[in-house]
Amino acid sequence: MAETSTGNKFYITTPIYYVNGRPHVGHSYTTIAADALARYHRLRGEEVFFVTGTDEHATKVVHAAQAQGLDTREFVDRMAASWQKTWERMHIAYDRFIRTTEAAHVAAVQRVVATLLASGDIYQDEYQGWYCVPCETYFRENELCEGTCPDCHRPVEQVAQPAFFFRTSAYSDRLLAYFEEHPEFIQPETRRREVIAFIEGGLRDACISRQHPGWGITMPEHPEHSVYVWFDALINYLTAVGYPDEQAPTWSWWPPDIQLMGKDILTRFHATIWPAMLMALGLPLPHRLFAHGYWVTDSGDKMSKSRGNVMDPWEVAKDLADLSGATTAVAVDAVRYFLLREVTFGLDGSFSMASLLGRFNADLANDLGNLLNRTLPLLERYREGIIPEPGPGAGGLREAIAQARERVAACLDHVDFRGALEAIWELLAAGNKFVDAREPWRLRREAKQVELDAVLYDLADCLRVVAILVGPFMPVVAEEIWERLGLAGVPPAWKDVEAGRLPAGVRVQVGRPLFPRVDLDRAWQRLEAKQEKTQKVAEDEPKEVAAVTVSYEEFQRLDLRAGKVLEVEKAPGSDKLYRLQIDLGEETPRQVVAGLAENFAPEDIQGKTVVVVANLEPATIRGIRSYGMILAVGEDKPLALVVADQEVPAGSKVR
RNA sequence: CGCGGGGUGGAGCAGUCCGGUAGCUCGCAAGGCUCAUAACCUUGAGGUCGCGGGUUCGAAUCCCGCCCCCGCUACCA
Repeated sequence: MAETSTGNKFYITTPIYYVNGRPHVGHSYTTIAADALARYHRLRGEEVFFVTGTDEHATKVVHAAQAQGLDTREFVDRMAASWQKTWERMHIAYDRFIRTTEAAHVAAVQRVVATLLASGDIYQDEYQGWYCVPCETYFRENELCEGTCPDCHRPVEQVAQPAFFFRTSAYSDRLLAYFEEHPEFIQPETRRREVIAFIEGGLRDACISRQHPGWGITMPEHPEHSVYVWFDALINYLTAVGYPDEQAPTWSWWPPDIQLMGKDILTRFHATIWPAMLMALGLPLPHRLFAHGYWVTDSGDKMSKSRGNVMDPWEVAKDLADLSGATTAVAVDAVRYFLLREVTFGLDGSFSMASLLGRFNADLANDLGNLLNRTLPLLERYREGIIPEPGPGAGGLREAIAQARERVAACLDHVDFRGALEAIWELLAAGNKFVDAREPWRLRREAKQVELDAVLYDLADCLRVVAILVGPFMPVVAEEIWERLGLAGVPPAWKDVEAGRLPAGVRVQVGRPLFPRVDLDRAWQRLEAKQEKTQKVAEDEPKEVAAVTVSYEEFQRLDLRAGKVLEVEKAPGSDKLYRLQIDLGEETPRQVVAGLAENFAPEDIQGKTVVVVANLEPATIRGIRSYGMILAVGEDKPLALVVADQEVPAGSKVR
């Protein structure tokens, strides 16, 4: 039987992920870390509630659905299912998958808003500033990027409209006092200091409504407004345990014992607005917020979609399985191991196939796999695969096992996955040393049967402990080792992390190596060949086409026209912007603002016949009205202008 | 004076808060063993801890100044 519950409960969350995106290393990292912690606490016999889910509101979701020709509802259903599929593949055992479009969540959000409206923590005012329609985000003047949305670089609108605000500013002092009293609340320590500095710099009240509802939760009593997605999203942690029904059996989980997230969403959201919201609601705060770091590529670049260098852990695992010959499930566990072992949780780390393969060979194949694969055949050959009685002299690894147990527990209590894994690997090293020191083959030759029994028993016993300890990180691997030791059907439990608890008489199975060593030279050849192939495919068909297609009708909605550039002048107060006057065959030239100044001299543009998006929504950029957009070529900087290669009348249609 | 992170043997990192012989993994070299996936075990080579100054009996660790790299803009955790 599993260890009796200590009566402790453990509520752990990840952020809910935005449905539009596809999962990559970052999301997986948070979720795998949460899963490992959840599994560890279950192993300790605690009642665990592990929640993850999807964030499904915002107008951008509607657009994404349209782009795929789907009903929004159908689109989010599909995307949520795809996230669930990913977690299944990555061996994530969550207890609750929450979606923000669930009726329960909508009700919870409306209850929060109504409560805070009544208490005055949410108030109506007028919002003045810049607004990016597609992003549904407000910006201050100094946040704009060349007068455009800093996120999507599309034009922003100046707006002054009624909106609802959450009185974050009123909570600055209480938040700071709380952080003071609860130094463990925000981790790691550097992040905590960052948050404190951020709050001491002054909090603004957060605008938590949007006027064009689209796809979102309606503000109670103000149906013309919807709740801003971030405010909506944070509440999921409450919804998941039954809020607002405080009689619900699940409500006893509240508050979370730990909430994991990437460092980018700690400061502004999870460590300020979120605790302030809870204070306003009069609810206990989570015990700990833990922000982890970013994964960068081995060349030091941050992984991002726009750079096209993101790693999908599932794809990585499949590659690893392919290169090594391990099963895909084992390869998934290896990726989990890598992510939690390679880098101290909380710091940034670099992800590369080279370091993954390095760890796979050095740690998994050579240390863990090898110990398993030298122990089992010894048992098979010398003892017909039956675990012998320990007998006198057994217990040679008792110390090492006890040490590993204490260190794993201590490290995981501090969310130090790396330290915990290092401790387990020290036990493995002790096991490998033990074989060399005790030389079972020599004992066999010299017919020292009792001593041989003791050594073989200790080795198998050590592996049994390793299987338990490694389970939170590599659940499939742990189960496989468990079964090979003949323990199928026996539930692993923390109390069995102790020397001498392996039952004698069970039958082991040798089996194929779990982690077949990767031949690095061959691996590189194959990876390079694969890369060339994908590059070729990418050249054959522009990559964006595969992702999102637009219908012909949608294309036709763009009014593209040829226009002759009459004037070019630097926009005052800007390094990057030109103000252009363009003849589109209309009564007066069009004024267009374009970010070309860093890469083109005025004379490069003057007199050219360029392509203009003539029906682009007008925008004011750095105080200058812009009535169109010029097409240019270039990933992030304009490298070349799109021009007509023949003389054409100004205003000619481009099609 | 924008903010933050970092500069430690060939590579990647720990140690820096609470000064006291510089540590880990990988790689490299030699040896051992033969149960094992050329894996495992032992030993070794390799560092004036970015630069300069200061405090101290003693500094990678504290103080001052300087240099260099990287984020903070990329709808991404």
